[in-house]
Parts: sequence; C-alpha cells; structure tokens
Amino acid sequence: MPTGKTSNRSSKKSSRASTKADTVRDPAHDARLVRDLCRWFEVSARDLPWRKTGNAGKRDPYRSLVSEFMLQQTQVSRVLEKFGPFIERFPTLSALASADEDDVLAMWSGLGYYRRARSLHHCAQEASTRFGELPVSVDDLVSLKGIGRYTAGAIASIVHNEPAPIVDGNVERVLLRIEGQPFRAGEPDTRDWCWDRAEELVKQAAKSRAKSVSPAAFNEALMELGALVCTPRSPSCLTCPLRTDCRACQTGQQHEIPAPKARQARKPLYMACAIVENKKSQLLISQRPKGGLWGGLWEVPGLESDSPVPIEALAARLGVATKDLIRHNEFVFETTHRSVKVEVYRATRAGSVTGGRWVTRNELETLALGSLQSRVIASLTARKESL
DNA sequence: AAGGCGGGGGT
DNA sequence: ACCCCAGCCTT
Repeated sequence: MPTGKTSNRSSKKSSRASTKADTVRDPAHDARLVRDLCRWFEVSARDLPWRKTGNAGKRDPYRSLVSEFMLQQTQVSRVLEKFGPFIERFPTLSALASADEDDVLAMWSGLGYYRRARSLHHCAQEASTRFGELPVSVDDLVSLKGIGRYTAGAIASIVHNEPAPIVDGNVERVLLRIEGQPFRAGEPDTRDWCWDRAEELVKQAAKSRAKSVSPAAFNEALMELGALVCTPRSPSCLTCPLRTDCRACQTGQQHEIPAPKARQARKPLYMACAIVENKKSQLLISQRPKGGLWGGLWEVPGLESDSPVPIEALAARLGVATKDLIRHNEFVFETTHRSVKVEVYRATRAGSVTGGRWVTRNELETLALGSLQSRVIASLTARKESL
C-alpha cells in the first residue's frame, strides 16, 4: 500500500522543482481546470447565509469567522441551524468579544466540539485587542486561538481574495481523485501533498484574468464540488465539471480514492447521574470543567468512569442515601470517540453538590447543554407526561 | 505522531 | 454498523 512517500511526483518540495519536466501537470492544464471549476461554481453555488455579501460584493469577515469555526469538522446542514441565531445574538466581533463565555457556549449547544466556542470567543477578544478588527493576513489570523492553517487560508482567500491555499476534507478528496492518487485520507504525507497542489492551483487562479476566476472563487468552488458532486460515497461523476480532467474518473477509481482512514474503536464510558428536584420545582445542575469532554457545559450532577458507576458512589456525591435514588431511565449515547452508557436516577430527596446550582426548567433552556444532557432532561418530561 | 474532542446524517 | 464532515490543540 503506497503511503504517499514513494512516488516521484508526490514527494514534496525537494523533488518538485527538479521533476517539473516529467510532471503531467502544466500551467495550461491547470488554468483550464481552475477556469472550469470556477465557472461551475458561479452557477452552482448554494445560497448560504454566510455568503451574503455587503457593499462591493465583499463578504463580512465576522460572519465568515463564525461560519468557519462552526464548520470545522461539521457539515453545512448542522451549521445552518445554529448560524442565524448565533449572529443575531452576537451581531459583530465586538459584541462577541464583550459577551459572557457561558452565553457563547449556550448558543453553541448541540453543535459539538465545544472548545471551538470558547476559542472563538477568545479569538474575538484577542482580535479586538491586538488588531481592532479581524486581521487579513494568514500569519496574523493563524496567531489567533482556534485558527489553524485551513481557517486562516479560508478567511484570507474567501473574504480578502488573498492567494492562500486551503485544504479540508473536501479539497483533499477532490485533489486526490483528480490526480488519481490512492493515498490514505487524513495522513500527514497526504495532507502535505494536497497543500502543495492546492497552492499551485490557487496561484494559477490568481494569475487568471477570466471573469469568474479568483482565489476566493477557486477555493470555495473546490470545497463546494466536494460537498455537492465529488462526495465520499457516490460521487456524481457524470455531471462533474472536471470529469475530463479527473484521473480517478477516467480509470473508474473514484470509489477507491482516497483510501479510507484507519479508525479506532469507540471507548466505553459509564455515566450515572441523578435528576434532583426541590420543592420549588427547580433542578440541581453543575458545570463541567473546561477543557475535557463537554467542557464548560451544564449537566445534572453525576459521576463518570471507565467502569460502571456504583449507585452508592452516586448517592455519596449527592449527599443522599442509596434508597433515596430511584432508577429512572437508561440509554446509550454514541459519539465519534465514545460509547456512553448512561444511567439516570431520580432523587426523592434534595441532595447537594459543591458548585451546584438550582434552576427552573425555563432557565435551563438558556444554558449550555450537550445533546446527551438534553436527552437526560427530555426523559424527565417524557416520563412525567406519560404518567 | 497520536490522541482528544460531538453529533447527526448518509449509505 | 460504519462512514464522513469548511480542523485544531495538546502531549
């Protein structure tokens, strides 16, 4: 199985200059590729809320920032649900910078990878302090928390039309298929190869004087193609604007490229928690430590472990007796990395936890909750209604 | 270089 | 079931 290291053409910088003569790529070919793709994008681009342009047809940098953070490892359809409400709540960079972190997290509820929300908040503050606004250059952007090579390149190119390359999962798949490279997805050598290729192409786009071609259009077109046409499972090669340039399509290998990533098994996690209600119908909640799983989010109090949690331990944490806990519900919650077995109890007496807080059901709606906790809370309602 | 980090939709 | 997704940060 090729790792990407051995091929002449694929090995990086050192050899590329010296192999220019025997590469199949040539500037004219690349120019046509870039033009075909940009023309396709001009008529096929989805109308997404963060693509709304203001004066001079330019994107709002702040909206792009928010959308790029939300889109990290997250599909457009999921982001569409959260983007509008988030922008409405925090309309500008300075509004976000001066917001409470808890409120930012709350607006992120259900979107996952919650560190992104805290990074975005921090990023807004730092950008305001150091630059007064969101910076333009890749180097300045990448110095901000939560902005890596991809996000910096996306903002610089899509908003400011800088000839900066970008490589995400879509771009990687498209480029590997076009070149017929059977590399394994997501590996460092594969990424390096793609970044080099993306840079060549975006520079080609910058040279073009064709109307629809620009670094901004090219980068976004590449991702759009990956999302709409050159999809992971069943690519629509018959209607692809690049089908005559695509080696994978020509050799019928689009289903084998890229080779699937090696994945590791989900780790089990055991969680026991309790719904504790006081006489005022308030629920006891506590906040998870920042940094780890569901960092900074709220939850009904509980314990978690690599092995099943004894009910005695849960009772001790809540300061109640074991007999005060009644089994209420259980379910398995799957994430990409974890399989969480959740046991939900109800406490017949009001316990307490350090740092705990009593909230009404209405207040709870405004707090940051992960999907697992939403399900825990929902099981309370569902059960009550069925009685 | 590897592991941690969510959640939902497509196949 | 297993795949993937407009990745980034820490160790």
